[in-house]
Amino acid sequence: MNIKEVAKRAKVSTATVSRTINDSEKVKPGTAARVRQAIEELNFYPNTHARTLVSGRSRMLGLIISDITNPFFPELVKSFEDQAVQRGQEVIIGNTDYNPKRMAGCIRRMVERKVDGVAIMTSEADPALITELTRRNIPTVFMDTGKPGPHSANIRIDYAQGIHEALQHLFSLNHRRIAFITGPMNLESVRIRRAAFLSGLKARGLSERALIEKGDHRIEGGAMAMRSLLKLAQPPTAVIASNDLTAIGALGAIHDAGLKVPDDISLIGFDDISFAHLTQPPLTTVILSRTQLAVTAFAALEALIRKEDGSHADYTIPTHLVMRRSTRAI
Amino acid sequence: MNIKEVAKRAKVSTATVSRTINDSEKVKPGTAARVRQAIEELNFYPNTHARTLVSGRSRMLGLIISDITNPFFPELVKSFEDQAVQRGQEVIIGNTDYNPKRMAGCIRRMVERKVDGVAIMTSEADPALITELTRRNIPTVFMDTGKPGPHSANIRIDYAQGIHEALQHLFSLNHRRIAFITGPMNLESVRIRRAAFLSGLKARGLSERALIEKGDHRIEGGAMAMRSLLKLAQPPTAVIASNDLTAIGALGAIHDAGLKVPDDISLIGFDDISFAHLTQPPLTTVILSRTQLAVTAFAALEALIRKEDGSHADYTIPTHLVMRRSTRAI
DNA sequence: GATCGTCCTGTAAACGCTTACATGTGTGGG
DNA sequence: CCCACACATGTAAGCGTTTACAGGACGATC
Repeated sequence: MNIKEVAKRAKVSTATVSRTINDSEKVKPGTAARVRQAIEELNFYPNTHARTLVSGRSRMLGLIISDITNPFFPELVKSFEDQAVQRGQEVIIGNTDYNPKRMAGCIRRMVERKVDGVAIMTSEADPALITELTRRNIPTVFMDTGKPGPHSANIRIDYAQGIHEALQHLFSLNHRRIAFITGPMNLESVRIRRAAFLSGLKARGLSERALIEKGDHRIEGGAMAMRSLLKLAQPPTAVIASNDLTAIGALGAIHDAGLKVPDDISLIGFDDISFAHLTQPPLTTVILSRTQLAVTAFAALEALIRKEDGSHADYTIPTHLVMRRSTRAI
Repeated sequence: MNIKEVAKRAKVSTATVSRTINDSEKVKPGTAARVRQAIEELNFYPNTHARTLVSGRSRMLGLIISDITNPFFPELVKSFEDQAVQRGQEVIIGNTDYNPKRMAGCIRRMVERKVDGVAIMTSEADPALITELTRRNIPTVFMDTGKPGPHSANIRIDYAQGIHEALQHLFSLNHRRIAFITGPMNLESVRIRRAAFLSGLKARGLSERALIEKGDHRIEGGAMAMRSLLKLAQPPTAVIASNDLTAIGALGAIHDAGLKVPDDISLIGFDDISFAHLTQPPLTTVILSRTQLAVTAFAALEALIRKEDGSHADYTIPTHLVMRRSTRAI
């Protein structure tokens, strides 16, 4: 089943069939109708690989994430795919599992499949691997880690805003002994959150009380950090976690210690993953809209692909506190 | 950058380069080494679209799911992709959003991209759409909904086993007034779970007490169903939910009513999504291994693709109760 | 009626690879 | 020394599209 058979059935040349498929305006309506009918009758779907081969455009996009199993990503993936499918693009996904070697594999796969562009939505990114893409002039969008260039754009997430709002909220609730549980410190994005926490504390004259514990952005790390915090002579009255998973771990540790959130300790997360409002109590957290991130990334990629040079290559996603029930005044 | 340039650099013909890439055994080791070096130096990646065009095999697999945002799916997707990538295959994902129209779109996309096979991992499937695949002899694997054929296999999930174990567990804990919250009744898989519940009750001589409430496999449905159950003159002492999301909704409703799990009501879920052990208390549920499902689906698909006719086309995934802390004796 | 332009349609050459078949080279047996 | 044969490599067709270019029909203009 190919374009030739359609041509034969519609009694036209393959060129006309192709033009009809591609909505070229230079086909007589009557002819186009005949072709469309033949397509219908034969149930013909054009072969995208042949199209790609000649046109050079694969209508596929790469989306690289850390781990689809991490609740941060499914929404992101979904929104990104929705955008793509709406515009007749396919997306192929790569999970790096936080592993540079796997990241290299992902990039290779994308290059082989001749994707029209790649969105790298992981917090960590190895510049050496990225060259593989830029060298081939493949449009690339980064999250936090990139430097804008002729074929790449960067999406900054304004972590500081969310952290400041969280701090302000706790402060207004009379908390003064506030702890922060970080994620892996090798991540730029984690350092930004930490720095925002410290600067917020300092702005309120609280810097000497900085309680910082290290987590790993996973549940277990949050629980461990919280246990350390609880062992302190003067435990914090409020805790901000670098992400929701960490906060969920902390929540468990607090419960296990026989304490209650928010009665004994106030707790704030970051990201607003879908389970954040299902915890007991529902978690006050900072919203980082994955939909907005996906839409922005997609738009940035499209702009890059169309080489809209006038377009800026730097975007920012805001973050905001959403109050639920894990914080309370003291 | 194409095979010709590599050929020129290695001073061989394109055929030899192709043979080297495909590990044909009939290339002299010395020549192959020269070719490989040229490939290395030029940083050449073969164009998969061209390969597909001539070989007919795209090395792409389709994976159709309901909604990546539903916590049932990410693990499934991940395991499936892992399998695929290990074997040099790409997977393209389709979200149906529980909508037959979108399912049609997914299938169309997969056909256009000439996938070598499709795994349809949704509970609902429209036979009319499926013909689109079978007509083209595209190997297809179903979950629950398919009938094995020359190009298709079916993976049955043994829901009944899990439900029976759950019931047995509650029974041994002296519960007698046990309710069941279903999902959407148009799903075969939901009807199976419900039937298993009823037959289990009957086997224990409890059939006249069957308390069945309808949910929607989402949190809100679980909460609503639970609220109805709590309004009963004689509320159940234990509840089995058709899936974990439903159980989580029920859990919230129970809490909101000022009652406690498991002290006042025992609760059992189904699926063991990753958040099931993060609820307060951790949810006793029925494990349905998504990894096992993905591995089986992939293996079934591969067998179909290779036309291993001797292979069976019917697989079963077991389900088992995992006890955590949402159940207790009365 | 010749000339020109405008539309529409057809012809055929790519795109980058695989592979059947042809060709060339070296080996051993007669 | 010649032939057969195995083995390595090259030649070229073909996969299903798109698209530059050519060609033909028709109407308008002079």
